[in-house]
Amino acid sequence: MTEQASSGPVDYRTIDISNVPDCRAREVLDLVADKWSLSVLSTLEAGPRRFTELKRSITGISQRMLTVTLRDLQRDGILTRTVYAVMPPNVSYELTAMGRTLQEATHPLIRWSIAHVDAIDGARAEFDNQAETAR
Amino acid sequence: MTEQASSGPVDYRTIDISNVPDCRAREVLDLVADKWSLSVLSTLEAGPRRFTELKRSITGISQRMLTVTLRDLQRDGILTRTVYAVMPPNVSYELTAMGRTLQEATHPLIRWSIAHVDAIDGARAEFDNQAETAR
DNA sequence: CTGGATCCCGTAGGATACTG
DNA sequence: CAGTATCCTACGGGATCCAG
Repeated sequence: MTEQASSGPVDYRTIDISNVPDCRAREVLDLVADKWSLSVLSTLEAGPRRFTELKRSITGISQRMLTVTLRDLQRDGILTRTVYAVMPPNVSYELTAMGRTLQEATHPLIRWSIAHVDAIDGARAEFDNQAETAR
Repeated sequence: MTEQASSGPVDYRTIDISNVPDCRAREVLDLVADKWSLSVLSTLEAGPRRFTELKRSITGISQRMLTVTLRDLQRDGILTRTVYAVMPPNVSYELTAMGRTLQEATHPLIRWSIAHVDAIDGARAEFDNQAETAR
């Protein structure tokens, strides 16, 4: 890591977000806004995993998307990629310190999601129902 | 609102997320994973806003995408849409109770984003740099 | 086992013009 | 003012085959 990669621990609880409607926030939220990043983060929460383990853990992900997602997260400093020069190849992925803080920051949203799945299903059904009767 | 839209307050801090790698979590995360929802939520945090106010507040959003985003959030029960039958038309958007809880659940992620923008920029620069020198 | 290279498709989303 | 209606493009992402 070079100089600016991390200028010491940041107490981000003190940062004022009242005047940050979108710009930077969205930009970085895209980190986890794609289809698979959250699943990868969630799977790596328990510790390092190798490629095939991730592939098996994350239902429905294609090899290509796992590769792409892992490379993006590595590029952003969220996880590390360690290659063991053995046969057959063994590559291990592990969250960085920053990756773990990101993982923790996603917890409230994930909890919210799980807690409100039914309410959202209901709201959607009601909305679609009213839209139909109005027709 | 009918019965199941909200089955009472849920203490989602008590929900176990250890074994929820992706499925439902991602599904609901898509609520805010699109390009503009977070900006709308953030803008409505301060109180009700009308269409044009939102349009002006959110830099770069098109009329179409504002309309689409608002309708989706309304459908999911995140905000309400109130039409005042006057000339010229006046339509007001406001977060629901559930919308406010969602808004709060996004705070940690937004704070994280703002706090780590520089670190991520650095990590990307370093990654791209090494990829180039390796070439 | 861990990917890279291609091909292909659906859809998010921008630009523009029109309407009650 | 608050949208709808089209058109069009870029890109996310799946399937498949190949390679070290």
